[in-house]
Amino acid sequence: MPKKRVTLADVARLAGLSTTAASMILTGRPDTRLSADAHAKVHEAATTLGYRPNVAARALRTDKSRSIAFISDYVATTRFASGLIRGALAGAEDAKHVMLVLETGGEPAREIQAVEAALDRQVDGLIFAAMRAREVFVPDIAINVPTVMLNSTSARFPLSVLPDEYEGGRTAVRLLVEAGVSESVVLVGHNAEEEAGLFRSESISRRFAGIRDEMGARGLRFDAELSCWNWEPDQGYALTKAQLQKGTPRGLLCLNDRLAFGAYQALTEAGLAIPDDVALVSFDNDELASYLRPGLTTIGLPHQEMGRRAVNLLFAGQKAKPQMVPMPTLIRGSLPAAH
Amino acid sequence: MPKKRVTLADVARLAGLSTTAASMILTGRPDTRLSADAHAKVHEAATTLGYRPNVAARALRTDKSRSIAFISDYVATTRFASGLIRGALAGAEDAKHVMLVLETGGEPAREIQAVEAALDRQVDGLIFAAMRAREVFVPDIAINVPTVMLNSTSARFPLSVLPDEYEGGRTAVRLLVEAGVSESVVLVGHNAEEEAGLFRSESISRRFAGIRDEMGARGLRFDAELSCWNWEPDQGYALTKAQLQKGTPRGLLCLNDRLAFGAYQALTEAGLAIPDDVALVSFDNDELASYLRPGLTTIGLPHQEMGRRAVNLLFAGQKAKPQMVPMPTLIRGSLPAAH
DNA sequence: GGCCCCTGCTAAAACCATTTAGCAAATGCT
DNA sequence: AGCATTTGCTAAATGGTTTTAGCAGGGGCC
Repeated sequence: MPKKRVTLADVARLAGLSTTAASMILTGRPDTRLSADAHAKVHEAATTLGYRPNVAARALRTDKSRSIAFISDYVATTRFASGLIRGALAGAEDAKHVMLVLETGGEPAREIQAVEAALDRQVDGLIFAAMRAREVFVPDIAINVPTVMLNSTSARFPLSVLPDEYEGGRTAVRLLVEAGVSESVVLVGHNAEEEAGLFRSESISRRFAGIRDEMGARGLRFDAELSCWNWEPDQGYALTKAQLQKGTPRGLLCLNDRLAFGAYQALTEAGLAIPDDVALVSFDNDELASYLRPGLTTIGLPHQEMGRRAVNLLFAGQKAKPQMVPMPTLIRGSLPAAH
Repeated sequence: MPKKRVTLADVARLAGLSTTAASMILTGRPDTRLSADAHAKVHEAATTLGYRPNVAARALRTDKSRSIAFISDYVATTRFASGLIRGALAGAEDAKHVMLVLETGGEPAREIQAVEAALDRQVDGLIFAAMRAREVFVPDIAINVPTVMLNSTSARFPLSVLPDEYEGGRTAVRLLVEAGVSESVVLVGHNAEEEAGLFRSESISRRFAGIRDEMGARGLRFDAELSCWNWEPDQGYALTKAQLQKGTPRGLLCLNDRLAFGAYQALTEAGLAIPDDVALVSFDNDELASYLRPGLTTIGLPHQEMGRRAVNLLFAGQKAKPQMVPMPTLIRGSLPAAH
């Protein structure tokens, strides 16, 4: 049963030529002087035998494996991960590469193992991805292949792909204002310490910066800025509920959809109507956002596009430049229609 | 800069032995007769040089690549995918293997390409995963490595890993009854045609079977069975809302958390309290379930455990058997506490 | 005819590890 | 002492591809 795989030598034999000829023809070398007849015979032999090159042998010779590695801290913890992976996978497939996925849990020891495992397999490129955009620890190992930081940054590898949070922040404010909501707006999730860059990611501080600048440019101020550590639904619920004691805001700018989700719960419980009593805008385009009633208007994280661009950068060579990927705007019912 | 990699020959030279000796010692062959001194010298040489075997060379010789392939229809479409991947990844890491992830979108052409790409790379095992448990099309290519069906089945490969939906179904009913909710219960999502096995997955029909059997065993009947095609929140909302016109049920058994989510919305809107007016149980342990207030009691899909077991099966050899993985019960506030 | 160049192809080395077959020296046995 | 066995190790083949170096033959040129 274990019929041996067809090798290049088999193809060459059937074509009546040398393996050299077969190799050159099948790999499509440009400047070879082999006859058209030879080309035809080799291709025919290859297809009739169903020849598939042995990647290991090729890798051994050329140091190229037609594969890349995707090394991330967590793949499952956040529902975003899969967007990054999916985009990267699509990019890899287009480039006829295969993708190794490795998870490190953010532990240095596992990071080292992951990088070594990848390098051992002669990968043609490395993608370091973080589930929350941040400076990532890259193990101090000799890395001799193109490397891209995805949703993360590193002093060592300047090539990164990040969401354009600054513009995203500005857009969120603009959406509110254009919907007629500019007075009595509350920011949910803001945390002064975090904004100082001490505790959360750089990209979140760019989100803040965009929001602040756009507010400033329009001469607006938030009625209140509610802080919390975890941007989870229960925090959104608690903060909103407490805020409602002091009066009903006209709008809520939530720093992510989970906070907004909690806010919805508090608002509904208080008998307030969305968007007529209170309007909301948020960030991330979490799956949740479309499930809510009315749907949550949100500035999405373009994870899939980011994943794809990361792979493209890997293969872009010299002309590769860091990328800021625009965040899409998802208009749903949580904002009143502009009149 | 491109310092050449350390090879086995380098190690052997430093140790003052042959590559044969070095190879045997480093691969830990059992019945070799090399001296303890030789062992020491080789190991020392290897660590001082930082030797790492070239996987391609090894694969070429041994046909083993210390890698497996995870081939799935969709990796990102459902938030469950990542659980399967994560579990498989952990299993692979434990076995010192690396995992290739390939996505096919369920398209036969891409399936073939994926399998060939994997086989070309001498993977030591194949996992076919489907995001919804179902019979999966496996391309008709010679596959000469261990293969496991994950959350899916195939006539060709009997080794599968599936959630134990039958027991899960029974448990859901039991939970309701034990919480004192046995009269006036409505089933949300049931679809007769699907139950006939025509349109949805086999594992869902086992879920139905478990529910039906447990109800029958206790002499109970549903007050109503509400059908819909898509188990999405808006369907849950619509079905529940319509049902409320006819009276308020004591309990809802929802076939997944998204339906339950929609049901929550309808119930809240109608001013009904959970769980005092209406109790709910559901399936999947979607991320949503913990965000709801009160939390949704649900029978979870053990995706991570399933992924891990699939990998283990790959390496289990002869004694590998198909697996039914128990579904965990997540008790939250949507059921009244048993008195 | 002698020389050079071009055309069309191939032999053989290289990549790096594993593994088979086997050699030389030491030991054991009678 | 003589022979067989064990011990401790190595030479060389092997896996499948790419690539360097070069060969044979034909034609052009003077």
